[in-house]
Amino acid sequence: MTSASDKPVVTRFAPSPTGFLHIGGARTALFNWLFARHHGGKFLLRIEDTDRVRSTKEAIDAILDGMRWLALDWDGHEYYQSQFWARHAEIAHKMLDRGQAYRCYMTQEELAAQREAAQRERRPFRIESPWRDVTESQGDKPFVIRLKAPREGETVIDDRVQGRVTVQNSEIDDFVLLRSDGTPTYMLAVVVDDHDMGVTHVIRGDDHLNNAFRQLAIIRAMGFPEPVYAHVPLIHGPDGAKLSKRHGALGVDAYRDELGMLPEAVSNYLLRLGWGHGDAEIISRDQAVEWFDLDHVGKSPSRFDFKKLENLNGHYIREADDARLTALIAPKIGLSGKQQQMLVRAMPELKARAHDVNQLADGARFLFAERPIDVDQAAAALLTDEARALLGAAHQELAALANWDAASLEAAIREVAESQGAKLGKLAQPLRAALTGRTTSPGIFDVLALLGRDESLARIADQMEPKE
RNA sequence: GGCCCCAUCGUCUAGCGGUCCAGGACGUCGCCCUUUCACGGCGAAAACACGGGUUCGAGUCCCGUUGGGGUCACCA
Repeated sequence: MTSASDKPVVTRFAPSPTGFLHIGGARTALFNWLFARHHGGKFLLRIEDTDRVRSTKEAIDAILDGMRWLALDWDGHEYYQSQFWARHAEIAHKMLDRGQAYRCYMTQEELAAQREAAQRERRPFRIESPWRDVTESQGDKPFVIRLKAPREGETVIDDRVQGRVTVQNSEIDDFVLLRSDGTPTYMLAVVVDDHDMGVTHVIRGDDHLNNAFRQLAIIRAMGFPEPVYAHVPLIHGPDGAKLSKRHGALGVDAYRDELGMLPEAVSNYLLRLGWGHGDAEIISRDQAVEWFDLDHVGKSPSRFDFKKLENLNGHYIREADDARLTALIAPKIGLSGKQQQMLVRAMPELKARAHDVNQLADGARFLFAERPIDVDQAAAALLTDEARALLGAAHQELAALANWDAASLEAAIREVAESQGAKLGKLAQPLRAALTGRTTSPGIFDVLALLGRDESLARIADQMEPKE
């Protein structure tokens, strides 16, 4: 057998740098990474910058940045496909010499004419080059090198995810290996690079399944060892259509910067999208490495569910270290070092209420608001004359309080409420409005403790007189 | 349209012929906890697309129908 499955595992992620690292690519990278780590193999990164026009430095940086954020470390340096053009051309010419490829001198016009004819006669278009069996060079005329694809028989791929897939060889056309400018096409470059890099397992999007048959034709022509293929179903939007910009097909940087997601949440979500392990939902990276396999990757596309991601993110925020979360939101609301210390102390109360980092920042704002603080409409409605009277009583009691800690504060506030013949809520809600400017916040005693005596008393006093 | 693939609650999934009147999670709806909002706890509604086979027995195997997706470049 030429099967590569008994050799040390080598996987790769091969994005084309024409944009950010999108969420589907991130999952492909994750699966490759997980598979390699699970088997103690190598995970390589190759930038497919064959398309010089569309490839940009910014896109490359965005991809590397995204992978680092998701903690998908690759082994060795990253490879750049454009560096291997000479090698690609060498292989193309080798195939030419062996009669497995040919120089095709067809013009764009001739090609278009064939395509139109096929359309007119309502039959599938497949290139029919008159040069397929011509071996002599035609001098200076521009040409491309095409694969002389087999026309008889069939090709079978034992895909680790999709199962046994068979295609008639007559379906495979004489696609271009080397362009007229001497650069390789994707189809050639992938095969040569994967071979040269020793890739044993090709794990990628299902949209490449059809390509696998074309690539296999090159591999067999060259006598390269055949990699194990695993074509993972694509991620669809909530409406079932291919994930697009208006869905969640944002770059992972947007999940971090705009949506306020934690990398472990994104990673966990992506892992569970298309793969499962019994009832497990919350899966650590270590656990994932131990459990991950290709056998449990589903065969059908899955829809992106933002609600579930958000829920997972809330879970990981609650688990996250307070100092780390503080560092994450401090720049968003511009905090001094001292304020950050306060934020760290408030974090346990704050993080239980947030599903993303933006909500976390938003929930923290009241702590650092300048007096007199803004009171939103719903909170202002709470500050009735009756409520102000209660606030006055509370202010008096609190001003005389010896110890400013949550327990003492609770006892004091309860006492005030009782002496005024009011339920706790009657006092707590106006107090919340005065202290935070909102109707929802962390526990009121914690808020008092966090804000401190002076600030708390001042904020209460600010609301004791009616506003005009 | 040709070729290829797919099909369990709204969504992600468990299930690899009998232990499934189908389990978990998100979401939804109730209840509890409670000063608010969350968190947490408890509970409910909710699925094997349809039709044929195979088998003592099918969500699990086969075929078809329907539906969905992918792909058909000198792009990757």
